[in-house]
Amino acid sequence: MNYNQLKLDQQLCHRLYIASNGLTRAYRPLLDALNLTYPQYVVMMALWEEDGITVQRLLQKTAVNGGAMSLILKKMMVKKLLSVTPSDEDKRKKYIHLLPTGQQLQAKAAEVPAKIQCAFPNIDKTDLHQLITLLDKVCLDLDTTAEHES
Amino acid sequence: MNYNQLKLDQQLCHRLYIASNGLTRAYRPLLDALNLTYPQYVVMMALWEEDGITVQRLLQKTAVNGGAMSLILKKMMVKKLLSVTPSDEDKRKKYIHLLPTGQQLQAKAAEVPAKIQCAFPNIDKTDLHQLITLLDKVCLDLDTTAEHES
DNA sequence: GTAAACTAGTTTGCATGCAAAATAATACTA
DNA sequence: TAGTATTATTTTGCATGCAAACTAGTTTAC
Repeated sequence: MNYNQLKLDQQLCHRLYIASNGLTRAYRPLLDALNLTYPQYVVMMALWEEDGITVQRLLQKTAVNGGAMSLILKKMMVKKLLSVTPSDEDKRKKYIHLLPTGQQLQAKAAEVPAKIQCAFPNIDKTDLHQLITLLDKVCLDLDTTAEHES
Repeated sequence: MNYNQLKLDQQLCHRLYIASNGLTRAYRPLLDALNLTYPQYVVMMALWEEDGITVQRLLQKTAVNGGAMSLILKKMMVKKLLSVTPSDEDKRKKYIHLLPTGQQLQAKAAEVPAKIQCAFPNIDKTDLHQLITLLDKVCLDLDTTAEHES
């Protein structure tokens, strides 16, 4: 048997694995300068876009794992980037608010996207657009599959 | 300031993050049946393709982290999937060989790719091909950048 | 020929990703 | 309204990903 379907270089998942890990690794030196890890950076982007949201909404926007998010928020609270406040109407809910330190960080972070692009001279705007469109298709199927299971 | 470049839905990295994590998650139920984790599955694919290789070659092929690989190989040895043998000529090197259990697992694993494809009805062959081509471009730039740093 | 430089792998410590169980609070239902 | 199902978030335990330090063995250069 040849089992060609098991060849590594034919696996989309492996390409995604390599590209995703690699890209996150490429962010590291830039994010170190902001004293943020990659998931923390994602949380900040979500909050700069929409402040004062619940943990649940933050999970939706970032797609960060719920279990991991608890720890991440604690660490970000320690850094005075944000505050976590239980809701009055529904005590299960907690609202996340940016603190001044977190708001001010946005100006520094604004330089990150351009710096990252420099590391990818082979990827032009067309490629980028195509990639995002195709990845959205993958995500769409992932959501659909996940729905069936619940 | 609007900081449009910081919007989450414009970040390639975030799409990759979501797609990669999601796809790995989609593999989980299938790999559970083989008693493999995702990186372990990647190691097996590499060995089914090329048996008796060194740890270094395995790291190249799989792009699994070196530190993680040590633990992964230990666990796979316990499962009798493979053996790790120090080289005679160069005692630093170690060769990885499939054991019968590991070889036999290939037949079961052969069904995985088709099952995964079923979970992605929106992704046709053209999409898949384009995605892989584009992701290879990303990986190429990642390698180039990494070289500069070393 | 030996010290310095390099190579192959492992260990360490920290930060997630993940599923499942646990908490706590709210909504629904008979 | 007691009892149950549901929702929001946290905790737990395991498996990486990662950089950096470390170990052991090999190669270079002087």
